[in-house]
Amino acid sequence: MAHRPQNKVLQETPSIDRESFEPAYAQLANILRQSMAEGLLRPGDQLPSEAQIVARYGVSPMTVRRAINILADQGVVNTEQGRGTFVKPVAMSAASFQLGQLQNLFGGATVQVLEASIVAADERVARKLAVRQGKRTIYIRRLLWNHDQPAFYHREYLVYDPARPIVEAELEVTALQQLFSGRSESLLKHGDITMEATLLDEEEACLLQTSLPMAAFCFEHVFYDFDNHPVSWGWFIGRADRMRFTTQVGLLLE
Amino acid sequence: MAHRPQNKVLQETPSIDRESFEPAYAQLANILRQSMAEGLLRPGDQLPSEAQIVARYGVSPMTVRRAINILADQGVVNTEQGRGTFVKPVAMSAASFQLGQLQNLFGGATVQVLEASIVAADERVARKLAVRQGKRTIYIRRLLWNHDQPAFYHREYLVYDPARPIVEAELEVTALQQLFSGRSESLLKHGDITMEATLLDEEEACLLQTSLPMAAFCFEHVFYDFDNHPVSWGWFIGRADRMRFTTQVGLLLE
DNA sequence: AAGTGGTCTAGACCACTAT
DNA sequence: TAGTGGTCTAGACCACTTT
Repeated sequence: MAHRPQNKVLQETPSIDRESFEPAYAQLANILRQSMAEGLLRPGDQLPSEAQIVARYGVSPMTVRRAINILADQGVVNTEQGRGTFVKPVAMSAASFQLGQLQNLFGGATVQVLEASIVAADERVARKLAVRQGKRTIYIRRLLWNHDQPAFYHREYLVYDPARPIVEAELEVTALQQLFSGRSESLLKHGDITMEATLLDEEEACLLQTSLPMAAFCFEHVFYDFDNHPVSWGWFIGRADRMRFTTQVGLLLE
Repeated sequence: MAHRPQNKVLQETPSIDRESFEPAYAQLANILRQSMAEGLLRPGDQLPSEAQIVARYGVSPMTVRRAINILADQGVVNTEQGRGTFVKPVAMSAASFQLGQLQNLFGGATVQVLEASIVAADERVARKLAVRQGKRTIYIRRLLWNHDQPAFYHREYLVYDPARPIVEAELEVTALQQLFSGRSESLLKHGDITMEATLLDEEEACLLQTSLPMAAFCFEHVFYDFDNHPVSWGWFIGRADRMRFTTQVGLLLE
């Protein structure tokens, strides 16, 4: 019988340090991840069975399952009931980009309110905010500054309803950062966010102090209250040359 | 003593159906999520303690922890040891965009090889692929077609090394799709991926059959083998008007 | 039938926070 | 000191796949 990958892993890996501050399940997940990083386990290979791992490392089944669940959540292995657990190949499609990477642009920004007015909802606004056409809405235009440079141009329509405290809160200049970082005790239940690449128009380029043509990222958002009514529709536009998203696929280090 | 949010949750929620196909931990996570969706638990509120949940729903502590871990992983609650578990406010920065959303563009695409040649590495290529300047590399230009429309223009430099099977595999026209969807038994260990918004240049616009100026998404990638040597550097460019990323923050439905 | 992953129990002990 | 979350055990039973 040939040496199968599982056996190498069981034989050539360190044991779990019960004195460590690091939980056993995390150590075990790292041992398995390390085995993949070293090539002991290659894409497609089957991991040792849970029973084997229990015996080899002297931990309980629940601890093994937790370690494997972590790897499965991270997308590096694939569990199939009745068959086994297998190493996933690297796939570019697994890449995910976090908006929070732009924290340096949103986070410490100062907010300049360019306009705050009450306007009647046109067809488009009425549809997005689920109100009747002609209903009064609050329209706000803001410029977010960071390091003395304009980072984002933000336009937003808010449902106008004196009974909704969210509207008052939104007018505060700090509200935007709270919305981004989630520090507010907000009355929002959830939101839909869309990312697009666009060209700046003349007004946007002027405010963002650049020349045309210029590529830009546009983040459109709709936020809903606890009755599932939209309360805010708006979009952030920022110069593409000051933004990039990076991520990794496959084995994460550590 | 006032009715605190926890009590409402404990009193006004359904019990766990032990006959259901849905595991107890998933049911419990949904019950808690539903409590937030209904406003029984608002951002900042403390969840019932694990001991209370154990008593109320008649499940073991491990099952409760698993349910809460799921909510914590999804970013809707926040656990603090010694203090409790709390509902997180909605934060736009929590948005994450999955490259896999473009599966319709990458997935069923047919690949047209425009060029495949051997070129000497210039300074930039040598740096990205960690080889000496002047070393021979393989340069490939491809056009990905989808529904009879050009979807992506892809350029890629590969380390030229007859001992590396990856190079041969990459030349196959199907390799790109495999890379994206991860079906191949690849020899790649991990990759770095960067997303930017750019303007198309003339050549790109021509190949993608559009006019200037046009915004575009650019996905740059570097893939590494199991020795942590880069083997591939390239980038996909696609028209922005045919791509958008959407996601949600806060409470996910179901 | 044997082996695999998936769920769950009923506790235990620990670390941390508040009072 | 009491209450909280965090970890872990040593099994049990189940559903599924392979032989």
